[in-house]
Amino acid sequence: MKKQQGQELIKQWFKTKNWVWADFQKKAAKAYLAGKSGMVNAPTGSGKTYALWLPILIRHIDSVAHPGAKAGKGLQVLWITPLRALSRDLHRNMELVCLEMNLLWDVGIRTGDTTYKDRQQQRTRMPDALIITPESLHILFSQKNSEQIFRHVHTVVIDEWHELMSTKRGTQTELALARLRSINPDLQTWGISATIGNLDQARQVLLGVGAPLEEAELIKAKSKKKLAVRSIIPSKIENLPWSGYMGIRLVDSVIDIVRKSKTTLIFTNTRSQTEVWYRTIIEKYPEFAGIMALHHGSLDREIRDWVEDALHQARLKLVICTSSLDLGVDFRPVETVIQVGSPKSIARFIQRAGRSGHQPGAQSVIYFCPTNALELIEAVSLRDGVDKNILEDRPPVMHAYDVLAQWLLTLAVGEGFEEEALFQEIKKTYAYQYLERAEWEWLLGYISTGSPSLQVYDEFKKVERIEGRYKVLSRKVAMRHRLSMGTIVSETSLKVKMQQGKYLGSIEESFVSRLKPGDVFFFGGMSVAFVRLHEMTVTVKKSSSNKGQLVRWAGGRMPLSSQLSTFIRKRLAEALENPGQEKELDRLQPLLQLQAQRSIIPNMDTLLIEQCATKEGYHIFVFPFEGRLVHEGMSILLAYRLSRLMPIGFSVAMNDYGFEMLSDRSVDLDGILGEIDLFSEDNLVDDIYHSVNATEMAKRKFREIAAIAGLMFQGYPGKHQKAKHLQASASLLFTVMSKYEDHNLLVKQAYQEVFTYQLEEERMREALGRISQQQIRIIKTSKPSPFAFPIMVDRLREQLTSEKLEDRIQKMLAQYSNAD
DNA sequence: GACCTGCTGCGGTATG
Repeated sequence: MKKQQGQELIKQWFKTKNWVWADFQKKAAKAYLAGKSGMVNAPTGSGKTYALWLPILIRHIDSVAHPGAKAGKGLQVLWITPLRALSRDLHRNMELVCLEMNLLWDVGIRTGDTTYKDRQQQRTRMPDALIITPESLHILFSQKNSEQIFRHVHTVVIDEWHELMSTKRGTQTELALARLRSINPDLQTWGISATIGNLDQARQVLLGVGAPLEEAELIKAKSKKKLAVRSIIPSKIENLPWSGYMGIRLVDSVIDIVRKSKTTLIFTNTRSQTEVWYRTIIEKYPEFAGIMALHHGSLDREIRDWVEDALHQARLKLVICTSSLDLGVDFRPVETVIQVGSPKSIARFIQRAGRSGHQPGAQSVIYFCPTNALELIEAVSLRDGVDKNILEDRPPVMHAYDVLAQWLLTLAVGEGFEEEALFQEIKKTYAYQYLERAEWEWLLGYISTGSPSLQVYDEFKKVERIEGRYKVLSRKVAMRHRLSMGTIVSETSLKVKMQQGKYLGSIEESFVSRLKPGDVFFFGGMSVAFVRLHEMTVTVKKSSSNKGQLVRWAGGRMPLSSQLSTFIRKRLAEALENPGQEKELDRLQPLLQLQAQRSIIPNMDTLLIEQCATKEGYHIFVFPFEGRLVHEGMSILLAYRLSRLMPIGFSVAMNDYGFEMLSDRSVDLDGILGEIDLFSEDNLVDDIYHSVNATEMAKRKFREIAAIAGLMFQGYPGKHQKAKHLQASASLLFTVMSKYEDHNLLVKQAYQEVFTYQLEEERMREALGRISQQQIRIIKTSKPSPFAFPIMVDRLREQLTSEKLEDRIQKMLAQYSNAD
């Protein structure tokens, strides 16, 4: 074969397919074949995978032409994907390509569901290219011959890099990349990413620090597709509740839209919400039975696969889903997408819109269905964000000591490592560029003798130092480590099974513990009755009752993004005077007028605080519009600062727009704010640190960290340890370590994670900075305003409290006896 | 004036 043969072959194949080589694909191919690294930035469905697979293939075909660089030299290309399903899809595709082109190219796959036989085969002979998840890649590094395996790898591609980057799975990927670069300094690294705000940073994280960014290509697919945002607006504002997040009131309008198109995807924010929508539609519109399905993360994989298949073959008219359908499996695009409730971020909204079908050139449409009155503002703000093409950042995870500890152990289980060389290698990753020598020493100690307070226990002595190399000799330690690799720590969940044996999915212990035999709940779109709980499995049978409980899962709580909240503040400020042509704002007028009448509508230069007294007590409502996490932090801060001025405790509640502090005594806020700056940024960290909640929050975070860092063995597969047991040991370890050690990095990390992720410290600082420039308006209201009302309702649901329960009961007793 | 809030994802028991 001659050089250039590859290009020719691919061109011919393209012709037979009647495909056109898109501009960005050409560019990517050129850069790749010139030996460069970089990133391809393209939306789903644009042929982004081919942009790299084809040039890799060309290189392969051409290289076979050179004697000495022949096939069978082992693994040369690694393709990392975040999803097993995605790996499967790609693998199938690539095998097909090779078949059609009559090519000898061995593409393999290695994920958790690869068969044991395949894995055995890979031990002795690796394929030319391997599609793999970050976790499985780490498992390969825990093999004794890992350097041998990766010796000839010249290309690594990371698919969906924007998804991985901002998680600990991304950190894992960074570490593996650094290792591969040490083995082969000429490694070419390519990322494939959807559009995010921080594309440059994404590229830097991918390449590691020290790699000059100019030398890495950024290849963008031109996609200036127009996206129209249409709101589903009720005929009367009374048809939308003031509070609530289910949105079911507008079901008739939604069904009108669904009827008009062949297939529709309804995205909701929670798993329970999909269940509610499914049930409501089936009851009101029974004709949808059989052509409608549900898809969320707690449904059994088999059911989800069925739904995805049916969607692919256009056998379903409607699928109600959570973000489980956000990425991954490429089904044929659906005709219509409806988002129910706030998508919380502009980027996510656009991503979901991208699932909708479109003729070339035509504009695609996404419908927004508000779930409460104020979300009409969000509809307009989303449109602003889409029009201005503002996208949120995905910040990479920094300083995750737990992930690093796990990695050290992985390498020690594998070939072992020499510490100075590895230290230098790790410093090249973006995540650990600021790692200090002392921290490094602590980590080495942690894996070899256990952290200082654990040194008496042998089970924490895992790694030994032999002739300068850190290695794991114990087979038990090695096996336990392989069993607990990865950074995803899930709540222990129970399987749900029909009496006949079919698995439906999973629910949480806390929900099941409230059930008695015969109790009915809704799951997977069915009404089922609880039969028994045995060995982590909940058995149920079909029920004909249409009354039953709604399953609740404890999940993540995404806050409104700061980009979106900026648009909301702007829109709100001018909503009364200048609603423009926006129908949403027009419809909202009565509510806005009521707000203005009872209180005010804050403009951009104003922070609104409302105070009112009800029979519940004295309420303070603050409206920074900064997302619920920042509000959580601010409420802790304010509660702490006020409690230093007077003996007072608060019940706090928050939503994405503001927060409430409820107490049994009135607070003279006017007077206090005249004297001290409650919203000051000074001592921010200290004040939060001193509040009761910080330790509790850190303790909860610590469970995850301890699991990743290998402090707690999660048990053998199938034989789960009780959740309570794990929680107990994590909290015990936390207490011991924080009490007896000054520099425990894992404890430090727990607090860092609380500040960074739970309280969004950086964003809170920005918000406090903004507030310091704003005029604070304190309005005394006679009744809770339309802004305040939803937060009160939320509190009744949750009952968070910063007081001790006993104190609370004492106070309530005192209150009632006074009333007598 | 009145609400059924909380996403997603991986891996694993067998020797070089």
